[in-house]
Amino acid sequence: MKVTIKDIARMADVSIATVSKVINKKDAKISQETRDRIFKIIKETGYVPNRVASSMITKETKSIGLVIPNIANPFFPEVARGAEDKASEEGYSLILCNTDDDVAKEDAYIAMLQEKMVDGIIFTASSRRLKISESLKHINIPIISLDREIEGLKAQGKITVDNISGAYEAVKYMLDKGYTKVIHLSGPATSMPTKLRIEGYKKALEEFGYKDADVLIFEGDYTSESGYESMEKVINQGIPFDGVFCGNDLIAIGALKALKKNGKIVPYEVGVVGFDDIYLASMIEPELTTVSQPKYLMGYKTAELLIKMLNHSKIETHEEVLKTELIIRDTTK
Amino acid sequence: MKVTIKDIARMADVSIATVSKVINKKDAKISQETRDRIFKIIKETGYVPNRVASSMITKETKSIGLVIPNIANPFFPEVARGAEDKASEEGYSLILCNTDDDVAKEDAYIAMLQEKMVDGIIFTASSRRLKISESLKHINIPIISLDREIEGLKAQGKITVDNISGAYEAVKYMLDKGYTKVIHLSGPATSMPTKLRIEGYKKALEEFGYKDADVLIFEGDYTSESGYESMEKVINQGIPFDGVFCGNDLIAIGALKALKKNGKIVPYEVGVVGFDDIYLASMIEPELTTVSQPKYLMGYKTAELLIKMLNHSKIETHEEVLKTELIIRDTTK
DNA sequence: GTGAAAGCGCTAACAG
DNA sequence: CTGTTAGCGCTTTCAC
Repeated sequence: MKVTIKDIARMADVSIATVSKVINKKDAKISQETRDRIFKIIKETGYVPNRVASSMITKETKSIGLVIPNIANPFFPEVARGAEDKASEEGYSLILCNTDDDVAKEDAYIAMLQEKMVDGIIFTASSRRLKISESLKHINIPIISLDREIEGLKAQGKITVDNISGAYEAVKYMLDKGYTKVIHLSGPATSMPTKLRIEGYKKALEEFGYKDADVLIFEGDYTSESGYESMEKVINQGIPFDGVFCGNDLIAIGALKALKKNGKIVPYEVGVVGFDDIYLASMIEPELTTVSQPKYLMGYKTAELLIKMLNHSKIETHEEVLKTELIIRDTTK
Repeated sequence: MKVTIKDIARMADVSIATVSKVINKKDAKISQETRDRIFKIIKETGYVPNRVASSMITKETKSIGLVIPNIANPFFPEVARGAEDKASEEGYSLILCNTDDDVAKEDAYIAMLQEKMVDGIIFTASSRRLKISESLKHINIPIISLDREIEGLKAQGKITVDNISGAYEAVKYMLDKGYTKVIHLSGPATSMPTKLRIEGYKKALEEFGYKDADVLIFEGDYTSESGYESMEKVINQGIPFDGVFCGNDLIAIGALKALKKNGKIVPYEVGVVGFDDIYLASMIEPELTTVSQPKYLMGYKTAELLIKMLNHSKIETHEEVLKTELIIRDTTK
């Protein structure tokens, strides 16, 4: 039989109220003697306070839902780690939810998290989510959106990265370096980061006097297979290009494979730039020039913002746009 | 104000017991009419059952703790994904805990998980954990150890990989291929997988008639930096070798860098084999020959075993040893 | 300094 | 078919 606060109270010959106060450090007015006695018994019995019971009263579970597409996608582990670090610093724990970018799964997880009475949710919306769902609309716990914003969701906060300027800087750099025909291998056009990166790409081209006809975007998803296929297609169709700006590093890696297979020499004949700077980027050969996202920081900041809101119960909308950094390696001249 | 089961009962003009039955599908004997009425009101009000309250009675939280060293370590995301998939299939959720291989953090997380009344724990012990701690000894919820076993912990279950045969097969393959001086760049000698891989390495050497003096092990940790440094050291000391069996892929990647820097041609002058088959292994150049661990499956099986135990409340010890597979790529002849 | 009592939202007999 | 009742283990006034 599990030992409860009652048992401790009985054994220490005090009331359960006293034990409760001691456990929760609300023991300013409890004598040192009593305190010691209680702690001694707690240690002896191996008593573990039942936080489920206290949650009923305090109305907080000290749990946060982390809803992401897929922890096995190399972008997310660091994000998750950042979030978990901040959460645990503040006494919260994280519930991991993988949605596979599936709107139905997202809704199911959100419902589950609500039932489990999490104090808040960190949410990276599906790139397929076009509109906000009913379940999301009526949710009454704080949600911070991470990386991808959702049109229509009045998330109480938002941490994103400056995708436009990240893409812009990358393409500008390529153009500066003398690449003249820079194409873009993008992710799914429905997702917000994709849209923004496309915008940055266009902006740079425009600035260099290119016309709409020079804007060449090949949509895919954010996988290396997709990058490989897009690149093959471009080559096979004989489309002229000497620069490839990729929606993420995985696409870039796929593109690099296709380029190599087709005998195109990187970075001399073709320059390639990725996005994300997953740890892989510096381990492949040639090392990938890429736009680095502060992944750990994104997770950390998001958790920080959420917890801040939880503590101050402010309903103000907060947002922060983190900076990217162009990391120049060996796939560009 | 949040709507509770009481409100639903009042509005539907039934007792809360009836509502509870309907919510929990224990409504065999509730009239369809009543059921419909209740569901209608639930939908209208946006009522969300409070699982914290029901957990108090049912004594289960449908939560599982996942305690791993670091989700940002490329070995774990897939493991976590496997575990989360099985857990969510069965209606459980996973609480993510990163211990950084730090015994104190492990203990703190275990304590937290107990307080949160998780139904069970999936535990990958620190490679630094030499002995079982007090907190672990008295724990009374099911623990399954994943990947690394802990001496002294009577975990109720265990899912591991056959590290000995994995290492043995790899080294045997190298020897078969004509490499004659195979050294081993290992992880920390305190961790169980390290010990077992060393054992497999030795076994293969012995079988080929090598003496103790030919067993050359350089201990490091499981990072690419460690692999790089060990490899540099070996080269600088003029130790003769033509094969490098690495404790994991990260070590192998570091070793590959050092080899390249020193002008050693892989796989002709030196063969390299890794362990784990993280997705990176097939993306680097040359692609890494490595011992593949069924990472996703490990996570999935562990969750499966844990949940099975939870359902049958058997205290039998279960264990399963998963097979590795040697993936031959381009770093060996 | 300490305790009594009320109650968090829900489930599980058991009774009708 | 449905309701009554008795808690689950804990926190929090408020009284002493």
